[in-house]
Amino acid sequence: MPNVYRALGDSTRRHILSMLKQGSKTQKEIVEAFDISQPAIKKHLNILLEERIISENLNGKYRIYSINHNTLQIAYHEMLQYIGELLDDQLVSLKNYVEKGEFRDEEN
Amino acid sequence: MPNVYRALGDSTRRHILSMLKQGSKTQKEIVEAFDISQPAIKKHLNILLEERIISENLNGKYRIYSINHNTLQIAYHEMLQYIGELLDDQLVSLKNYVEKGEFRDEEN
DNA sequence: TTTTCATATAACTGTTCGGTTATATAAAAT
DNA sequence: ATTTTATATAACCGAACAGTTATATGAAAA
Repeated sequence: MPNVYRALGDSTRRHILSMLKQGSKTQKEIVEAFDISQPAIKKHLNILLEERIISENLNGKYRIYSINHNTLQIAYHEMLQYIGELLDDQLVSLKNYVEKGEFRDEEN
Repeated sequence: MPNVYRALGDSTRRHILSMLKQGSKTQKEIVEAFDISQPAIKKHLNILLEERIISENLNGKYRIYSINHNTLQIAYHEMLQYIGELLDDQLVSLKNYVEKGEFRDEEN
C-alpha cells in the first residue's frame, strides 16, 4: 500500500509531480529543472516509484517518468476520508456522493 | 506554516488524532492506549504541537491535549488542493465553492 | 571505434525519527 | 513529611533521508 505521506512529504518531490502533471518528462529534463545533483533527483524518483506515484518507461538511453493517476486517486481518497473524519467534514460525504452519482469508474 | 505531511506521516500520530477527535485527552490516557513508552508518546505529542495540529493545556499535574481544528482545516485544504490539482479534480473547486458559500469562519 | 550523453550506483556525511531506559521534577494523595 | 503519580528530559540506538562526489555502464553520435 503506497505511502502518500512519504511520497508527498518532500517539497522537491511535490515539485517533480507538478512538473509531471504537465506531461511525461525525461530524467534529464527533471534534473535540469532543479539545483540538486542527478543522483539526488534519482533518489526522489525512486521513492515516488516505490510508492507507485509515478511510472518509469524506457526509451533508448532515456527514462521517461509519468504520474500514476490511479495510485494518486486512491491516496487522495484515503487522505480525504481520514482527515475529513477528523474534522467531521460533511463535505467529504458530499464529495463521495457526487462522485458516485456522476462519475463512471473511468480508468486512469 | 504547519507541515501536515510530517504531522500525519506517522500512524501512531494518526491514532492519537483519532482519539482526540472523541474529545480532549490527558497524556496519561493517551499513553495507556498504546504499547509504547511515555517518552515516545510525548515525542509524538511534541511533533503534533510543533505543527500546531493539537493544543496543550495544564490542569494541575495533568496535560490535556485537544485537536486544533483550525490548523487541521487549513492543512486539509492545502493537501486537498495540491493533490486535487495533480488529478485535475474539478470536485476540489466544487468543494471550495460550497464551503465558501455555506460556511461561516467559525472559530475552532 | 571513440567520444559523448543519460543514467545508475557506491560510499560517505549530517540530520531527523521512532523507539528505548534511566532519572528528575512537581503536584496530589497518604 | 513521605510516597505516589503524571510528566519531562537526557542519553543513547538503529534506520531512514536528503544531499554530496566519484565512478561505472550503456546507448547514440561523431
